[in-house]
Amino acid sequence: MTVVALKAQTAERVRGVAAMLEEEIVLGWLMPRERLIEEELAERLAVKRHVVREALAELERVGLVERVPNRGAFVKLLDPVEVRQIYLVREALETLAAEQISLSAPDELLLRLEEIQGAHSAAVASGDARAAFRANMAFHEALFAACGNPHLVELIQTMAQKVHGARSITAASAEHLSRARDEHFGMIEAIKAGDRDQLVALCRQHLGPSRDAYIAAVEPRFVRAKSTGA
Amino acid sequence: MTVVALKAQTAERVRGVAAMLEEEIVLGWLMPRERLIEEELAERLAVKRHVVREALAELERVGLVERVPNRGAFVKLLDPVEVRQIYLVREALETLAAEQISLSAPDELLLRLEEIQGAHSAAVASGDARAAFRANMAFHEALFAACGNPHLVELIQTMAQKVHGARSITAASAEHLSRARDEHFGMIEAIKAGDRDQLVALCRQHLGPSRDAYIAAVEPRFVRAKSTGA
DNA sequence: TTCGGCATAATTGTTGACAATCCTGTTGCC
DNA sequence: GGCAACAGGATTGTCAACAATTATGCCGAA
Repeated sequence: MTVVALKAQTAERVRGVAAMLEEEIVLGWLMPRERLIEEELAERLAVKRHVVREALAELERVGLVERVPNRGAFVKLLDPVEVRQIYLVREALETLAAEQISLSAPDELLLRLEEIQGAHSAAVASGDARAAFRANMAFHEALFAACGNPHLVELIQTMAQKVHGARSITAASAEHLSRARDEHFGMIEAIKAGDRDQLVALCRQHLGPSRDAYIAAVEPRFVRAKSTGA
Repeated sequence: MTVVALKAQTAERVRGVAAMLEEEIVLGWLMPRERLIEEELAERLAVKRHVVREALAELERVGLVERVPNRGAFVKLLDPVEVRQIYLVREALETLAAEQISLSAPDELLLRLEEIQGAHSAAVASGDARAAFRANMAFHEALFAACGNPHLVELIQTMAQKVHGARSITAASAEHLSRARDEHFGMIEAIKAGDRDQLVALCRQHLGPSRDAYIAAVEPRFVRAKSTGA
């Protein structure tokens, strides 16, 4: 318990910067098409340009930003077609995981989920979008980690990250947040009751709303853009 | 069609170096636990250290290499438990993809698959492990790309990469290579016949042998290592 | 006005030198 | 002989200057 966690090395700082930028994208602070200038970010986040550079590369791999050589990085605007494809895969992966969550000895899991959900509910009640986002991530990570296959969990997180750019629409919406809260409680109940079908069904339904909200918000623009020809 | 493809930028060179190292690992040139020294690789591959550095970071993300801060990178020795978990996920993903491959208008696909498989068969016949490996990758990429969901394809490739370190055992084995060749032809036939169940079954079976070979080869060592306590 | 070319500024890409860290073999002390 | 402290070398991590590229604004000519 020493307080000497100082001197983080580059790799960790890169993750930190990437996470920070990711949050700002999810919360709508950084909008699609917005330019991300290395030096500017470096100064704002109090790190060297080198670190920002790697963080941007990471976000590019994940699919949250786009980078063109010698021209820099932008927040990526997700194509609804892509979003649909990603959600299809997410559904398959999360269903697979939900089917493998052990329902026999879930005491520790339940405790942890309820604790996280407490934080989530509080964040929703107080309208703290950032805290809600973090608690939401933690909830899903804890839930799916219970499937026992870390590689599957990793894939689930990767795919979730990919559509984070599509979540600024729902991330601050009171309606969506409270719906998510209710569904989380439903999942906890399903685990308590040992009702696997219910759990799987809830996980699947849980994905729909934010996907649909994004597509409804963005599809018209895309159709227009394509018919306009640019 | 200008021949001016020169001046690749860092990002591409990184991919190149990573691919090179990956091949050397798969083919058993680089063995597990072997140290990967940045400067040494930089000289051998005629790139700057910086490029090697990023390539190693990438291979670490993928799971082929392990890196500890200030100590460098090693070829990762895969734990059989992990290998089993990864193959479980691979089975799910590849089944999912195989179920979505369109069997209605497969002419172009069949042509491409047969062309690639020609190369694969030739490589197997001549015992060229590297060419066989490349053709094998190309075959699976072309096959699964036909599922129409690029994000699913990406995931499949990611998971395949993860166990590349476990393939040095089968990558040069004539027995395994010819078995793979026969199974590839089987898949082509299944697509021709429009027999989806057969195609899915073949994809699933196709995964087993190399997994089992690795586990059989390595598990004893791991059991011993663990019971020995180190 | 509008267009093409040119100078300038803004930004990214690359490099090599330097600093920090860790392993190894050795010395000196108990 | 065994062990701790200590140099020396090998390797990785950090940085800031420099080079290369692209965008922008300006000017003059048709």
